[in-house]
Amino acid sequence: MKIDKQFITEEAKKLLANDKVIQQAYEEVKASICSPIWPTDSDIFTINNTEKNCNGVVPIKELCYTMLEEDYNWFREKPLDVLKLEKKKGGPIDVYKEFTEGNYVRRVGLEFETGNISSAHRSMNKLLLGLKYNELDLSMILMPIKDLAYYLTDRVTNFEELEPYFEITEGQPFIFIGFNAEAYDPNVSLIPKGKDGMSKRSIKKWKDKVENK
Amino acid sequence: MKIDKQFITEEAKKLLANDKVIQQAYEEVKASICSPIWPTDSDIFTINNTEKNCNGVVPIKELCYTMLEEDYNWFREKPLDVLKLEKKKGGPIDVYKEFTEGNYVRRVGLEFETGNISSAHRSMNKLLLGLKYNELDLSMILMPIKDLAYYLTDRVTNFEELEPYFEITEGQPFIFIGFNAEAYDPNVSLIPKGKDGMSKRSIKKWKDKVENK
DNA sequence: TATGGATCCATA
DNA sequence: TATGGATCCATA
Repeated sequence: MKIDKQFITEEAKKLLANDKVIQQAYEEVKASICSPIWPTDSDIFTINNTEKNCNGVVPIKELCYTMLEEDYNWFREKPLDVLKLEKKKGGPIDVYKEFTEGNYVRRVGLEFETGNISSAHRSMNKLLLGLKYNELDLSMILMPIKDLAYYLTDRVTNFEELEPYFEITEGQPFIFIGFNAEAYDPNVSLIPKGKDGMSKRSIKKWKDKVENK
Repeated sequence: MKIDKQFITEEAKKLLANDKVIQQAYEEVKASICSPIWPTDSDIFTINNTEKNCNGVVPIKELCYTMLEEDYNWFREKPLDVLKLEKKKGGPIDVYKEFTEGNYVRRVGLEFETGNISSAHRSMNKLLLGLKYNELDLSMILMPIKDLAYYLTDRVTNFEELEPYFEITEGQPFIFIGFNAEAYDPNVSLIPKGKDGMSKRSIKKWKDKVENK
């Protein structure tokens, strides 16, 4: 996979310019989002472009999550205190990592969005809550660009469709990344939809990390 | 239908206290959201509570829209300039009315939310854009409360699930209204799902109003 | 093609 | 039961 579009808020730009720990987080995410390949024995990600909406989405994220968890020690499903403890309502953040250098801690929240475009609004709003309540220092959303989304499940999140709403995050450190396949080819296998695409790999959850302390 | 829960931001409270035109808008919306009945020959809204998620949602909104359009002259599908003209991307607001008293104009945007809960986040974000760009003076979202949503299509918007995110609208005039059925009864007819529930009534669109000028 | 929506799934 | 998601529909 490759990165094709990006939007970085002013606050995130300042962080990237001045904070080595945040730079590292950004590099880890960029390396991870570029890691998915298709088909599984290829070096690049090639999407079947036989017809509109012909591919499922679930397996796309797999290698990105694996690299974040296995190579870089990010955790999945991190609850926010504001939702879990204070409001007692609402689910966790998709991916999360605390970067520490001595006493210095930077906390980064990430959502890999391949759900319905409306779901990306919830992700954005949740990450905004995390920033507002000072539980996150940087938020990121990963999503396909429109060209790629055309061949995925109908109405999945795509960079261009969320773009008009990026400014809702104004004043906060936020990075939006749009990724694309390296190639389009009607002869590669289709990415399965529905149950067929569900992976069995167990994920590295924040909950388990905390409970094992 | 009846109103069961409400959240009104401080800015909206000030408007309601001081602005007769905004008061009128609020009264019109309250009357309209209370107008849906079920079954169609009843005086009240009774929901079939045979089992979880047994009813569809489409017909629920019908009478509310009708009253807003026919009795109170609201319009459907009002585009925002910021989306349509400036960003050239993104759809219209569900319901809209301009209240004028001489030179005084107040513009109210409304979303009747029975889509997936994630869709309510998009509605909220869109209304926020309208307020931020000074194209709206008040925004409102209507949605079922959790008790009612339990018997509607799985994962429809419900007041309680959006509630943790209400504060995203902080500093803006916003009203959230949660409605409930007057009665629950396993013997009333089920609200149909899917195509069966689609009404053929043509709606009063903002576009048509503007083009007929 | 673009966009809001409606519906049901998977998992904890 | 609660929650994020995946999928397909309807309409312009």
